[in-house]
Amino acid sequence: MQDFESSVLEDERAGFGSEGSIVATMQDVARLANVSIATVSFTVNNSKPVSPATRARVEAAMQELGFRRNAVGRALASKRTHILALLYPALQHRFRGTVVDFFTSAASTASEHGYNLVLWPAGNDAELDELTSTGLVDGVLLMEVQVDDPRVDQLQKSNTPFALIGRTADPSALDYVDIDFENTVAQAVDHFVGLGHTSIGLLDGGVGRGALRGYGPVVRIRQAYQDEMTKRGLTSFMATCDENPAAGRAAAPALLEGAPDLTALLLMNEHAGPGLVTGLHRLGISVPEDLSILSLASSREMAAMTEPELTVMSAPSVELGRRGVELLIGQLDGTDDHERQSLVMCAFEPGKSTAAPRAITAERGRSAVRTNEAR
Amino acid sequence: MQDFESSVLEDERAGFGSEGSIVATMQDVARLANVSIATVSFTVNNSKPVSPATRARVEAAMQELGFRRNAVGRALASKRTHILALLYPALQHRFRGTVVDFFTSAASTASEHGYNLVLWPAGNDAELDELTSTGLVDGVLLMEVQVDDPRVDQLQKSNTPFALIGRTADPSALDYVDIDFENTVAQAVDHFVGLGHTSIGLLDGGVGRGALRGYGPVVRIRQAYQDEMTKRGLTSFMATCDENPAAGRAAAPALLEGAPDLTALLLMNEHAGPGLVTGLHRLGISVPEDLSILSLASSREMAAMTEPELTVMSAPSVELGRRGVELLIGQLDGTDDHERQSLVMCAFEPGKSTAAPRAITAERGRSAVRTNEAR
DNA sequence: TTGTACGCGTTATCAG
DNA sequence: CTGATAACGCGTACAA
Repeated sequence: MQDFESSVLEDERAGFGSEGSIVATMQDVARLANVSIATVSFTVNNSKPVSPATRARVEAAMQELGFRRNAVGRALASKRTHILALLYPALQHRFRGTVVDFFTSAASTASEHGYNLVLWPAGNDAELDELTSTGLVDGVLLMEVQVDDPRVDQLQKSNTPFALIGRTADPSALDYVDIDFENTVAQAVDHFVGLGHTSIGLLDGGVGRGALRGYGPVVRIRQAYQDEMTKRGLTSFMATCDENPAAGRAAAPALLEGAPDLTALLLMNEHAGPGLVTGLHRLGISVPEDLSILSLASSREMAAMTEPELTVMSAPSVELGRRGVELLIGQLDGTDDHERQSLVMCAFEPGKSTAAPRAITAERGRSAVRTNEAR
Repeated sequence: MQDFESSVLEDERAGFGSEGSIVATMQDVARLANVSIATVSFTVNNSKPVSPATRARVEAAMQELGFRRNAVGRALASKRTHILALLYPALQHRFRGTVVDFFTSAASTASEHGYNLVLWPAGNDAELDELTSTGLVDGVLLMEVQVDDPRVDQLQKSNTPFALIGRTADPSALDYVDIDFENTVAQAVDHFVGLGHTSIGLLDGGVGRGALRGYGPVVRIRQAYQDEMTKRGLTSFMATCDENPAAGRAAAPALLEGAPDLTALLLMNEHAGPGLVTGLHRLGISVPEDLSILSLASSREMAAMTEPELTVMSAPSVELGRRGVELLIGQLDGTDDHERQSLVMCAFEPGKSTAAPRAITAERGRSAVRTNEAR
């Protein structure tokens, strides 16, 4: 009976070659190599020493049959599917462009480690519940984490391994990777101060409503900004506008009215950027001569959309995706030798939107001031 | 022995409730409901009639134990994993923003139909080979399809169900959804002609190099554009520039030199848009007064990045993701009642970048010309 | 209508 | 070093 099935299988394979979806099993390999099915398993997984001779026979058989071990059988027996879930929320807007990088980076990294990544539309509790109870995934990657994220509790309860991209309010016991907002802001302010600025504001996209309430990045940027200002004895000025160019345009007058002497602005709202620059221009404010702008946690691609091109601290999306997955896999495979928590800096990418303030420029004369080539 | 294990299981559940990852099996449900494991399966899957009485008992037991059928066991027995692979290529640039919509739309649709979507970084043949031979996925969704795509042959050979987002040169035998470039261009040209334009050009991002060689959308847009021009007896003018704002800026002079009398431009290169407008402005050409621009297969979000906001035919990313997945699932589940091939229009979204050409405006006087509110 | 029993393709334990 | 063999959780003929 077994023999009959086997021969049928091999006939089909030899016959047409069109039945590629019918693949060889360990059973087939074992038979062809004249070994037990267990031995095949040992050589495939290197789970037990195998003599060079039999290993050679087995490998030859695998080669001939084009053997690939079946993922489902393996999962059932080993209780590990090698599938990771990427739990994503609504993402109405934030960092739309860089999200693709994040997705694909996470998927590639998973792939490099022999894992697969499934996109999990995180809706209600029920869906999260299914995620943790059907045994399809080994672990979960949580993105767009809120300061107080209910999903974290739920995952902890369900005893599912998970890692965060972002942080909750108290992430001390959790595995996460996040942007190092504190040092990013520090470097950004350094840049401005180095150019001679003392009046530095912050324009952000708000901490969010509804599903995005308590959006971590903005919360942390605000805090870091204020701390930095305080530390340096500078006055802080914060404003908020919606995440679109029109809102940015509208924000320009409000900004100048609220802080007339502003010479530098940290922008934590990439989508408002183009509109903001236009709006300022209309008011006779030119960038960077009258106002320097540094876009935070955005991308060079996005920064290039404005004229002049914005100087930017670009979000490390690829790195976050990579590290997040590796963190999770480390947890699953017991490779506990790496950091459970890590922060990644945004990279400073010079554009043409920052320069010394007019006062300084005038005072020292043009030649003394070296900036990012204000035109 | 079985009884012992079972009681241990139940003790743990009752004891702490912290072991959420240990879930009940059909075995457990069957025991609690005093039925056979098969009966549980029948009621869960509605695969065989079950008397109301026993159904009630089974459902009560499931409720009590919080039963969810194990995805892996099911997959092994049924030979269907209910996992779909989304095969994506390099995507260096094209439509970065809308890709997220596509990804998430595909994932959500899959989820609605009881399927899961795994991101498959399509590298070399070997990776594609693994995809088709490990039995992890039931079907494949191919995106960024090239006119002559080797992956299609490979998938056909391996006998794997698949659907395309996009089309090959001869897609007659394939299942696909794609943008209706022909009608999109027709509508775009209609819009221009309706405003009085007769000199209409096309600026695209090129058909690609390397992995993106023979990029379908541009190929089809070019063809459709030329056909449309011919049909209307208009002269065509085509140009190409790289996909970034700087290239768009640089393209402005070349454009005017190559076609000095141009009054309208179809833009199939969203990333060049902002730079193009700026570049034109520098040359004293204002949009839309001197040159109307209509951005094709882009997004409103992207269009809003320029000043003035571009009028756009927005890519139906969400719809493509949805239909692609449904097409594939239809194939898998044998619901052959829907179209195997379908085209989706881009939606016309008025911005402020198109108006009647100056000649017409002057001739008829301002009041006679109704456009999208040229400022 | 319900139960029995086998098979899906692997892993892992335990002998030899 | 290698081979039997028992799980793993579910679907499904076949039998009752």
